[in-house]
Amino acid sequence: MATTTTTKKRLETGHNAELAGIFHQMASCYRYLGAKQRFRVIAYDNASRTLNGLKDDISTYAADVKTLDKLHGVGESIASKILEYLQTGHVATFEQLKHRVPPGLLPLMDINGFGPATVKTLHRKLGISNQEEMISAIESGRLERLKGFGPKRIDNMRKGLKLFAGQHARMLLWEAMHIGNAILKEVLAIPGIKKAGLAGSLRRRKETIGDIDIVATAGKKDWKKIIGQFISLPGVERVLAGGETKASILLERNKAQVDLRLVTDREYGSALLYFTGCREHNIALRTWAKGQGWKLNEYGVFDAETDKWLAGATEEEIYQLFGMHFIPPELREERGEIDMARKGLLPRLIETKDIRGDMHVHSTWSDGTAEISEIAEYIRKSYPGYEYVVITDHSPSQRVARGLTPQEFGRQFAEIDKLNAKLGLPFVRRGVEVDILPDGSLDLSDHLLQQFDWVLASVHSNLNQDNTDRLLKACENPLVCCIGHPSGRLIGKRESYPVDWEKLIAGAVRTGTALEINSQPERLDIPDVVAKEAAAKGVMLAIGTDSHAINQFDFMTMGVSVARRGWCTKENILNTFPWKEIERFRSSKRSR
DNA sequence: GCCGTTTTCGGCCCGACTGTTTTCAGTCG
Repeated sequence: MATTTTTKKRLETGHNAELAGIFHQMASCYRYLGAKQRFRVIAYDNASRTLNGLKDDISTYAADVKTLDKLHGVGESIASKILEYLQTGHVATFEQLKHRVPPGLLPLMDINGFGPATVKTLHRKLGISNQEEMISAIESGRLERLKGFGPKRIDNMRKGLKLFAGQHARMLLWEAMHIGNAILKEVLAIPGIKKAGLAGSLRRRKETIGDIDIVATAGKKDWKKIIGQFISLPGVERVLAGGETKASILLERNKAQVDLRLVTDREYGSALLYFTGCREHNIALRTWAKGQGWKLNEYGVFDAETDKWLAGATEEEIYQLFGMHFIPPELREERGEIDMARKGLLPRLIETKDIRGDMHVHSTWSDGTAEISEIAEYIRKSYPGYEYVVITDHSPSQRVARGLTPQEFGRQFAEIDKLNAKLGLPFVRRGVEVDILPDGSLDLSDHLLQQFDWVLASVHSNLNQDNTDRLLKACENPLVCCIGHPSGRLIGKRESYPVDWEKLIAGAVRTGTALEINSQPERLDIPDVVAKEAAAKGVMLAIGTDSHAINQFDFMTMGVSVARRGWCTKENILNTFPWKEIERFRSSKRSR
């Protein structure tokens, strides 16, 4: 039974996702059943969100009833349903709810343009009870006879269904940044715009982005014209909304949705704060402000009694009024940041400029597309703050990635030495990404591993097993400096293999092994929540781009974002230090 | 159904846009 296997911890596991899905559907049921249930809807939605955000499998929390109750949004009733699910595989209340709400209607309520009222009306009047029937009812024109269903509304529903069928997935942070910056530039060029900035999950640097939010200031007289220009920018596929103060467009590129919100100068800070979120952070901040006698909304901070405007032009002045430290957007996830900001205890987060070198780069020796000399030259030109780059090509078992034999590594060393001699400084470091074999041993001999400046050990095979012991065994090897992409996930494509993070973090601390923050946009591995815990426990982290081409070194900003979302200072990140310190880190492990 | 620097009861963020309505309900973020 699931509860007896609680030692198997996973990231974003089946348990969490499935249970979150059940609670989300239960929320939809209650939404359908009417306004009287609206607070129950909120409760189940909150519980669903909490489950989706968990670092470890829910069964690890369920081992003890108290830890389950500590989870935000989980009270007595929901806790008992979680236990029931873990023991029986289902939730009886949900099974009963399905008798009162046709189950086929639940997914419909997740579609743009379909709320509970609409779905209910169509079920009652036309007997529609699933998505297929909805589509055929719309196409056959049966909706047009109904009161309240005009042509525009029906058209909107049709578009919602089409969009949903396309399942436009969330964008990776990297591509969202590019689209966001490009569109921001165009917004800034619209006459009348004074200031504009990205908000939302993009500003918080979340690993995936749903839509792109932009907040801008302009004189009110210009608003109408600005909205008009915004919705007719080149590359706009469809206008989703276009009101007096905000507009929403769908771009051809990536089918990305972009929302623009116009405000006045003195509202800019409060609007930025509001539209940066996250939702839970906003609610917590507003609720706290309310308790202090203020009202916070996107127009500013107001005295709750007199409604007098007190602050709002900048985020800084709002935090100052609240007596808080400025909360960097990456921390606004309702993970204790408000409390820490009030106490003035927020960490001073690492910045990209603190980085002194790239810890994970592939060359043409294995599966990279650039020569080592090319890499060195490019980095020295483009990243003047860098003092080193570690070439980490693959070991022999990675045949598809043209892993190097011991002899080839010998020749690579000679090339690196020659290049460094030419440069007049040891800029290029001998590294390796050595495979951790299924039994936890390494793909290269200790004799060879000793000759590297940096040994990164990664799992590339047998991805479906629990890999905790395998990773721990690699940590135990004194020659391994760092574990590469520890979770093995590919965002949106492949979940993490099971890892007991607590055990791995403890193992990394015990053995003096670093964990990688891999900056590849679809990896971002370790994930931010794990980075936070690892850093808090004293694990050193090493950020690498895992570059396979000359244009990938900028991925470093992605890795830094993960570190920032993990509350890391530069002291937590190995490659903010000069190489001498990295050598010290390596030899201190070897001499243990 | 959850929660507490005001609370174990009585709240639960708060405002904009749309379509179809003659004043607002539904939906969204």
